[in-house]
Formats: sequence, structure tokens, C-alpha cells
Amino acid sequence: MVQPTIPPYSYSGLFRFTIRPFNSWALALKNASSPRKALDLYSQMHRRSIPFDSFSILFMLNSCAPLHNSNLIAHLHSHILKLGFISHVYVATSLLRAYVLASFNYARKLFDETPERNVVTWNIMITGYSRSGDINKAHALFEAMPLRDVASWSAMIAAFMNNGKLNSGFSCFREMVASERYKPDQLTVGLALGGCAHMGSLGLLVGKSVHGFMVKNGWGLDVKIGTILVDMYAKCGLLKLACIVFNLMQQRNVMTWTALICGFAQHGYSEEALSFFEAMQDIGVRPNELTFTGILNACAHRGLVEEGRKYFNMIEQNGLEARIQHYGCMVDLFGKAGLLEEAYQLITTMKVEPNVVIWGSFLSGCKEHKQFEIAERVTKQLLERIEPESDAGVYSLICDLYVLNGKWDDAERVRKVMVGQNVRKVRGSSFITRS
DNA sequence: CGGATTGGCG
Repeated sequence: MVQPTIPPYSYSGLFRFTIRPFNSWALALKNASSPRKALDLYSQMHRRSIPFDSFSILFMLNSCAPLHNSNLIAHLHSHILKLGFISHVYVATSLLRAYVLASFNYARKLFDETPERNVVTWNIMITGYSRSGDINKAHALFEAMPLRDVASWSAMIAAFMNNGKLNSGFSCFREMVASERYKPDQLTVGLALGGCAHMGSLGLLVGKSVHGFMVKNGWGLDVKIGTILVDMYAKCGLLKLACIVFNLMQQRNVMTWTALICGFAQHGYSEEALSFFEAMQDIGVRPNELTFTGILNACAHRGLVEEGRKYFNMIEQNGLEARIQHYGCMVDLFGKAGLLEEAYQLITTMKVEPNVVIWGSFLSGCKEHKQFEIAERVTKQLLERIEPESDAGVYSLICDLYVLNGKWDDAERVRKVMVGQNVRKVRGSSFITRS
């Protein structure tokens, strides 16, 4: 007997028989290059009285979700209610996700008030609790949900990993494998291996067993899987194994090369990283933004100023945009080389707003090379702009610089602000123990 | 003619 195929609109009788003329505006919203552009289209649709269908409102939600603007989402929410699309499962889940990103309290309210929950909504809420740092609530939700799928497990593993509970993340992964009801996919395994990269030698142990799982289940070394493995081994410092996996792969893409390059750069093998980069270009693989981060890191590590300049210029030559990390590497490189004027020039002319990382490397360059004049030039405006409680490192750098320069009064003044705000310098740790 | 929700990013 022939089974009837369930039409995609069968979840709600409301939409099954509605006549839906093709809406090219929806496509435009989907392909909107930026949230700004999407908003522009949205208001144009209002002005020209273009009717909204479920697609246009859905794409609108997705395009604007990265803005994290709860007012905007609330506006779209009321529009959705007005159109009656709140009973549309896809629209409703997208709305929930947008709320999770913008304002988790609203999302929680919406979730609590909506009786129609499904796996996807539960999964979204797990991520929501994870993002707000409430790992216990996330886990409770995971335990309480009536039905799970691979995404639920991934969400839970990611929640543990992102909240520094690496061991719990691994046990969750093991539990998933042991249950034999759910098969980890590339994303799940990627999460597990990503956690390994932050655990040093212990991570390597787990990583190898995850690798074993992949082999046992007959996962071939395709580009994605191979790249994940290269990345894990490289990050753990097992560069030889990273190379072995790399060589075993039949096909490689930019990310494969980038994983190798970043790994070597990160562990101080700058020359190797640079020669991999040349080899990559020789066979015609175009670098991306992350590749350049690795390369510039390699240069900063060895103090290769000339090469650094050359590679930095190559970013735009490759049709890419210099990101804040690239500027950070350059400031670090210039700062370590004592070229503080050049570093300052770069900071003032760069297209993105400098962050504390940038100012931090700049000031430590000043400290190392005793360049107090130029440090003082930026300190004054910097003190007005940054928050003492969030940028403790920069504050103590400023303090150090004043002390080294013999400006005790200024040092005392900055110190008082720090004490008043109860600023403590966060100590570095080789183990992730974020709480 | 045609399009669609979740898990994670460096």
C-alpha cells in the first residue's frame, strides 16, 4: 500500500490551503547581506503594502537575530501575533531562538507560556540556559525533556564545554555513545574534540579515544573529519600526529591547512607555519581570515616585522577584511619590536574600534621598551573609555607604567580607582576553571 | 519555477 507523503504544511491546517503567491521579497530578506539591509527591506515592504507570508517573517527573524535587539524582536513578535503566524511551528521556533539571543528572560517567558513545545524548542532552551551560565538548569532541562535527538545531546555537550565543565562534557559524550540510541555526528564529535584541545595531555588521551570511535564506526577521513582531527592534534601539541592525519587525507581545504598552520604557529614553530603557508598557496588554495591570524601569530612569535608587514598587506590583496585579531597580532609584533610609534599609527588608523586586547599589547610593548611618553599619550583617553572592573589587566599595566616612570601620584590615583572598584587581576591558569 | 526551525564556532 502506498503511504501518502506528509506535506510540509500539515502541521497546521491554517497554512495548508492558503494561496501563497511567490514572494520575492522573502528571498531578498533571506539573502540580505546584513541585518541593516533586512530592516531596510522590511520597512520597504510596509511602505509598499507587500503582504507578509511565513517565509518573509521567518527570514526577517533570522536576519535580525544577530542584532540581539529585544525591542526589535518584540516588535516582530507582535507582528507575528497579528498575522497569526504564532501557530506556525517554524516561525515560532525561530522567534524563540531570536529571543534567546536577544533577551533570555523574554525567551523563558515565551517558552513557559507556550504549551506547544517540541524537541527543537527544548534544544533552544538548553542553549539559552547555557549561554546565561546556568549550567544546572540547562542540565535539568535536558534530563526533563520528553524526547531527545542528536541536537539535544550536542546542545548539552556544548553547554558543558562552554561553561568550563570539560569533564562533564566528556561524560555526556560517553553516555551518548554508550546509549547506542543516538549516533554522534560530525558536529558532536567536533565539540568533544574541541574540548580536548583545551585540556593538554589529558585532552589528548580523550581525543585519541574519540578518534578511535570514529575509526570504529567507519568514518572515512573526509575533509571535515580530517580537519577536526588535525585541529585537535595540532592544538594539543602533537604536531607529528597532526601531520600524519594531514598526509593521510585524500582531500584538503583551507581549513585543513589553517588548522595545521595555526597549530605550528601556536607552539612556536613559526618557520614551519610559514612554509606550510607558502606550500598551500603554491597548490592554489586561497587563505582566509583565520589563516592570516595564524600566520601573523607566527610572525609575532619570532619578531618577523618585515614578513608581518608583507602578510598583513596580503589580507586585502586576497579580497579579505582585516579583523581585530589581525590588528592585534600586528600591534603585538610592533610592540615587541619596540616600534611603538608604528603600532600607535596602526591603532589610530584601523577601521575597527580597538579593544582591550589591542591596548594591552600596546602598553606591554611600551613597558618592555620603556616608552613612557607614548604610553602616557594614550593612557589619559584610555582611562575614560574602559571599565576598571572588566579590564583589570590594562589597569594594572597603566599602574606599572606610571610606577616605572616614577609618576607615583598618577600610579596612586589609578590604584585607588582599582581598589574602589574592587578590581583583582585575574590569574592565568593552564586549566579552564571558569565558574 | 522557486524558499523554511535546533546543536558551534576559530
